[in-house]
Amino acid sequence: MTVLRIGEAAKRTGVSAVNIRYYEKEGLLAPAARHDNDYRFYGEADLHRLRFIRMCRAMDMSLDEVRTLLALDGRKPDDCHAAAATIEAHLHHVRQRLKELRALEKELQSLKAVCDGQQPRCNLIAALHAQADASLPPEPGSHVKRHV
Amino acid sequence: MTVLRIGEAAKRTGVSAVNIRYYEKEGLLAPAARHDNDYRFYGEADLHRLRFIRMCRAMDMSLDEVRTLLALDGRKPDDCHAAAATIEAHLHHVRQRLKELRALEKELQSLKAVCDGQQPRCNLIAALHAQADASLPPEPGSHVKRHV
DNA sequence: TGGAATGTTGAAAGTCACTTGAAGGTCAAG
DNA sequence: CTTGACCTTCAAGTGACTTTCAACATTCCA
Repeated sequence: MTVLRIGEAAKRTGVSAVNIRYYEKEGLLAPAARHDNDYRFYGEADLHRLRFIRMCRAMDMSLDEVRTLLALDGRKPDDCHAAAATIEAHLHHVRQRLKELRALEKELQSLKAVCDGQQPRCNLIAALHAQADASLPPEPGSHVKRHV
Repeated sequence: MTVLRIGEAAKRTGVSAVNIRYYEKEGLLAPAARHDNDYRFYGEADLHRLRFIRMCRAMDMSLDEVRTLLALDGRKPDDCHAAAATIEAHLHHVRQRLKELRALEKELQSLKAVCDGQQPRCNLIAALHAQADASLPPEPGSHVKRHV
């Protein structure tokens, strides 16, 4: 059975050593076992948990969402429901963000099109300011809550 | 000429009053003019600048990028170049993020497909853990620097 | 064996772009 | 004269880290 110090665990999971300690402090990981010299050490189960967290984070979940998922047990129907709900909610969030970013890409593209950076008078800067003036007062229900 | 207190300026630009003060503190706005009662007041030029900032932020630019853009003068060729470079860099960033999110959406979709939340044994939770185990050690050059 | 390089420890501060809260001052309407 | 909406400053909180610090532990090479 593999037993690794924090640095090696970091390499194998892609979670930095400081970050691993941070997760421990935040309660996403149980306090690690220690050697005589006080160094933490990690086994396969810990690596699995770390990879799980990293995967969820790569999916842009908040640590709270990850905490929820980590606490679930596949054998309980309620937990199954909870997992499905979490994924569903998260998918919705990702799609929302995709929509915004696609609009953004278009805007930046058309902005880029007006100026190649070689002109004596810059259409881009002018266009930027014109766009600012054209922008509407905020629609009442439009503060986008992005945790990303 | 319009002269507005901070609350009204907030309404007209979509930047909250506290946020306006924050931008002033951060140097994105010059210190506002004041009435006798110490209340800040704002004219059209200020509103324009606020809308400009808001627009850039809606495009997901960092305050530093905004600062850069605000300092540019459309009549100077160097500034034109700088503006084009900023937009270009930002577009690149947005596209990178789009790519990640699209991959993410697929992953969540297939995850969702394995479980409707009604099963006695949850495939989803199992799938989540299986995926974590399957995930590769980090490719050397792969820490995504997302400021968003 | 000595000494440099590398790895680990904890705690604290910094990051970004805000948001929230506390504690008070100003002003118009009822 | 009080109520309530608005304004003021300053400090602290948010999330998910990263950076910096100072002090040990271990490993490698001559």
